Amino acid sequence: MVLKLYDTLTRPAKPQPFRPIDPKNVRMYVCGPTVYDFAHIGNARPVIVFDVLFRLLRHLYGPEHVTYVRNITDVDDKINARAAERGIPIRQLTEETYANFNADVAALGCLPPTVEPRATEHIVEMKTLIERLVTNEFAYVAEDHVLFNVKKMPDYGRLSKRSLDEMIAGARVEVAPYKRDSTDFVLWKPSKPGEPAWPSPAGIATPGRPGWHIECSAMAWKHLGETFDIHGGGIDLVFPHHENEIAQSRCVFHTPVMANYWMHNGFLQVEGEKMAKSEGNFITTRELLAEWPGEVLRLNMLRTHYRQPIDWTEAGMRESKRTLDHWYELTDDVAPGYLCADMHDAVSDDLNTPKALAALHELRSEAGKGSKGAAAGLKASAHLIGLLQMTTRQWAAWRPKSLAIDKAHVECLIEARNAARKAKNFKEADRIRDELKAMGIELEDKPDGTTIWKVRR
RNA sequence: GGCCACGUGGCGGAGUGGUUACGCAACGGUCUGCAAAACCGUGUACCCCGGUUCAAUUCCGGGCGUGGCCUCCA
Repeated sequence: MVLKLYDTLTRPAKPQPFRPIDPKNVRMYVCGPTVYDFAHIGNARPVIVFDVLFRLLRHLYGPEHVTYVRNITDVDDKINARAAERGIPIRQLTEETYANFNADVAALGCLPPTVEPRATEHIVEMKTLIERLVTNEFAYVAEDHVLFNVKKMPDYGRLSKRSLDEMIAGARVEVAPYKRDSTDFVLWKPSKPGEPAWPSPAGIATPGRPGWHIECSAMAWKHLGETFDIHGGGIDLVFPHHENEIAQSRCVFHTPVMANYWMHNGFLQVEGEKMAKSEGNFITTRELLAEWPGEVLRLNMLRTHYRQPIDWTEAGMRESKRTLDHWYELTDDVAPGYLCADMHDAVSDDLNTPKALAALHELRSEAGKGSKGAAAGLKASAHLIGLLQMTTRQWAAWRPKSLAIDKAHVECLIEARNAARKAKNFKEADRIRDELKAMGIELEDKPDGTTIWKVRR
């Protein structure tokens, strides 16, 4: 089956066949993190989803024929505020946060993007775009700001399906006095002393810094060109961020589109509630990674189609863990075999990972009945979406950080129990089993006489 | 207030104008000193109200519910 993708811009009834501009260089841009704090589990969703797409594109077009750009936003008012709050230099905050982000996404089994550009290293490109927008009268200077004049773009609002009239009517925010129209957005703004600042474009004397949207237009242009294939991100970015990116890029380059496929992942809730610091259910990826292997998070994310809303629950994590336990057990010492066609077709159908997982369950079932080919297929097929990347031994050895288990003590108890079993003192053997169970440890007596243990969740 | 999504069995979650999704849990069985794991087998569904149709969970309209955006939040 050919790859089909759903495009937010055209909103087709069904996902449409993907046709790259250049099959020798398939180009994808995904909005990356603003580096001011640990990534939460909602931030992890697009990272995982688009990693699956990246892997699939590499599979279809060849690893050297796919360029995946995921930016790092390291200039932003939230960053300034947080650095001030913590009393550390901005650069220290962004470097530290970036390092944490990198460690987290690696633990989630995500491949590094081809390019990870930083906003602060693309100020020149941003200024070039801004100058051109001013020259072409899509943007204007007012009180040391450069603003994009939305009225100059007739089809502004197409991505988010909003008309200018609606936006003006529904506006709830006080309009800055220097804006010509309430919907105009900032390309460049003046910096106060102490804020990050660069020499301003468009003849503005006061040093300033870029607005939020222009960085993505600049970095996409620099690394992917004027138009490219896929642009992705969370659904909350549709408006205003992506709408404004489109406006900037298309008006600068006079192109009918910025990207041919706009892909947006759905939102995430936690235990049926929206995730918010005020709700007290704000979960960072880092916290979860202390309690679960990264692949459990990854599988848990992929059990729901990327465009659907997802409810993140502890119960779901347990189920995902259990599934992987089983898969790992069946693929011990198995070399990857053939990619299952159902798997390939499901992932190719707008990343239908839940359906793909059903294909893996099918292989699991066959492998459980003793089929070596199915076990090899299970491994190869799981690899396509970045699962089963550890050895079974590594998987079995994984322990949550919070679990302070005295391994030697456990082994000692198991030995005592086996001695009791040998002496047919089953009462004592069961007492030890219960003792370990109370510690959260479950025993499994293997047919060959050995006993293994695992942590119950 | 405006715009946009989503609502499937106990739970998670695909899909479809008429035919078993799948997984977890549950229950029964095999195995086991007892368990666990594994394997075999079994059950329950499409938010509400209209409409279109021979036929709707699937299409259309309305309602209710949940969520997102309209405030530089994935």
